[in-house]
Amino acid sequence: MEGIRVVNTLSYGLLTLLSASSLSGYELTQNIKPLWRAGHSQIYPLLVTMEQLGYITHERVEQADKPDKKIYTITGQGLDQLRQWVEIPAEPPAVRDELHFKLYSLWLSKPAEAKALLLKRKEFCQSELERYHLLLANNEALCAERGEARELEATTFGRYLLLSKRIMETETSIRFCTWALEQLESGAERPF
Amino acid sequence: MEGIRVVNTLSYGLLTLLSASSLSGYELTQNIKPLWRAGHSQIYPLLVTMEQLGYITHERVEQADKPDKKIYTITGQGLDQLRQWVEIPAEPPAVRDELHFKLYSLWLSKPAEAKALLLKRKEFCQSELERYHLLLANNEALCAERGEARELEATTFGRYLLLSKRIMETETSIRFCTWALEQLESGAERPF
DNA sequence: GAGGACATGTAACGGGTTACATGATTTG
DNA sequence: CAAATCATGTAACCCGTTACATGTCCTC
Repeated sequence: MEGIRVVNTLSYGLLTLLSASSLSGYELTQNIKPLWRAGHSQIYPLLVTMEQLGYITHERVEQADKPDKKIYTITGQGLDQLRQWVEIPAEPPAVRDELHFKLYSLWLSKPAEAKALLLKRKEFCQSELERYHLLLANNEALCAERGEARELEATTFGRYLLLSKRIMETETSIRFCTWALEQLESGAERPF
Repeated sequence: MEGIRVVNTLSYGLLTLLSASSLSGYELTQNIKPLWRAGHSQIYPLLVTMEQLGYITHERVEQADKPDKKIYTITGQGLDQLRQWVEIPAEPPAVRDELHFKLYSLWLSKPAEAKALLLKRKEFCQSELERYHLLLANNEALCAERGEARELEATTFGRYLLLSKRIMETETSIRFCTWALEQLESGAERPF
């Protein structure tokens, strides 16, 4: 029962981001988006708990142009926990996409509505793809900027792997939507 | 506030499966797996609620070779609800994959462990892919068996779309793992 | 001065996982 | 007779979403 897991998966996610650079709760909420869906109402209370456990510390930073913020920094203890966790095999992702049900019972809807459903998803994926490409470009700029520091290079590599994953996945979603839209009009080949 | 949503997403998922054929709670638990992650402890109580709402009915079926079961059937009211729901645009899927964090902080782990992490995921995806191909073959057999009935053809098409989606996605995951493993050994090209 | 981005929090509710609990039937 | 599959249910706890709540600072 007394597990390796200290708090929960999200807490390790926060440690992961903090292991690359110190960030505020607000910045964590923004930066975690491509990795994991989580709202600020989950993150702020979790940061308090993690600080009580000694995995992070915070420092209030006053800003002239914006409201004050709390910058969280990972501790040695937090880094140790994270190091142990990263080597444990990852759980398979939970399949949970509403579109699956809607595809399955697509025969119940009018052809125009079926088409709209797939187009909407395709457009969403296309905007996501753009965002990921921007993040990737940012990451490369950072990499070029201080290409000497060995550790920074390493975290840049992690971001590169992750963004590559998301880009490949999103491109596949777009390919699927395009193919499925074709299927709705003809009766044709399969994509594999 | 008085929404279109009657119970929750899972309940529409169950209606979706029941709109293709009547099934027991146990069978629903098995069949929903490629579409949505849900355990039997979510499904059994939900079926009771949905029956109270008049969307499904059940009939006890005695079996000689196996324990008795309750076969659930969708009602006209349930079909109406489902028809309304399928045309509402699908929510984007929630990104929630532990591997994202582990990739991001891969630099913290030993190279051998990093490799193991990706290999494990790759193997999982390969076994998933096999399962989907089997389901697809099953679906085609069903299709060939009674190729006359128009409605059955329609539900077969839905399953075909869905399985194609899962197959494309799983193949992409495998491609990613293969590519990432290569990256760990060299410093090379990106896959897009 | 209205709206938007930045910034941090709390509370209620519903969804989802794990564990507890039981029992029939078949196969090795 | 032990293990696996089929079959159905309940309960406790944790996780996640939505809504409530407040406030700064900048730009139009």
